[in-house]
Amino acid sequence: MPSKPATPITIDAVYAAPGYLFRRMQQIAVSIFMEECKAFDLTPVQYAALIAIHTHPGIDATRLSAVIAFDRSTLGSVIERLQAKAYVERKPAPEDKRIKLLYLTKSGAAILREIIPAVERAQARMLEPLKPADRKVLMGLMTQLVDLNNEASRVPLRAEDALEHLGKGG
Amino acid sequence: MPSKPATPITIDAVYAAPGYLFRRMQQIAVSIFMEECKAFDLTPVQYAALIAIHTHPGIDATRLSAVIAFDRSTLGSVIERLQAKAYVERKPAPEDKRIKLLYLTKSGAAILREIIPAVERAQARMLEPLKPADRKVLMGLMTQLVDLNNEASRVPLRAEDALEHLGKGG
DNA sequence: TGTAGATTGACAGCATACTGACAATCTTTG
DNA sequence: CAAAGATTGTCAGTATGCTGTCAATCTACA
Repeated sequence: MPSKPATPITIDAVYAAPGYLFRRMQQIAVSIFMEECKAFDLTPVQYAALIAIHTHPGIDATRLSAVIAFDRSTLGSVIERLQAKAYVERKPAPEDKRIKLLYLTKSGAAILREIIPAVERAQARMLEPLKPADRKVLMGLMTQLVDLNNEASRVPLRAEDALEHLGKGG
Repeated sequence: MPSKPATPITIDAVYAAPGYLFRRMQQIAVSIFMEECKAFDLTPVQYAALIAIHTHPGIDATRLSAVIAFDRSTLGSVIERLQAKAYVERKPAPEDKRIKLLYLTKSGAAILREIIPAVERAQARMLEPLKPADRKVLMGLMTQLVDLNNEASRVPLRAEDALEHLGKGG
């Protein structure tokens, strides 16, 4: 009497696997975001970076990567592109020659204000096929799961506590 | 009396957004997969491709991309890497000179058998932090959502019906 | 003080993902 | 049969994401 039936090597097993569903949903989410925001030429990641810099002006790249759970290596090129679009400025930190501080430019702050409605539409569209009650349940479980699995990724989210030494914490 | 409060431009709004949660969870899922399967040097995507080829021997690249909802452009390099590892063979189709048919090699079939337990462990670990009942609810909602949003991505999933003309369908 | 260790940003290299284009080839239709 | 149109695989280009390395710099400790 086998306690676990052997998984058949079938594509249907893949369709039901959590990893597959998460990958697929991410794909769909990015696609919807890009569609709603195509007038702004901003990717989801660039948007998150702008928001984070807006929330924490003068943050450095390493801390930014912790705040949006984003790989430090990749973040360099993301910032470069935001800089090329003149949405972000980098200033050397006076007390630490290694660090470059990040600030939104005026057009960076402006595009952030303008893109918000499109982002809202995108976020709403992702969940639209579900009944309102189910949307809440799904978001609740996803929030839990992401939080409880935080340490499993290379770049765990370190939201506020990563910024304490900046002296901005409320 | 405003019907919708304006969303504040804050990083906390990002943390609660579906798009962010899906991206984050995907990151975590890949990380867990790679950790459990590091002995096998296979990525999640390469694994899915192997399974699909196993299920549909003699499939071509375009149909494969439909079966795993995977971009056709990207798939080329994925297959190349699987070929380099000698897990996959490509044979020209006799009746259509454009098409190259895909088959698993013996070592491809072998690694598939061997990696299954590691993949199962990975899939289980992704949901482990949740209570068993919640896991079912989450998977149910994700399955629904991915299915109902199928057309929203560039490469909608076309599982079996994409393969009818191959004469393998049940 | 001096140096070992940590941090920061940059880079090289690999692997998804997407857009758009292209030649070769097949199919449809006049 | 010939031309128009569709399909297939491939490529160039851009943008995440990851591992690992490195020099410059800062910190902590002997």
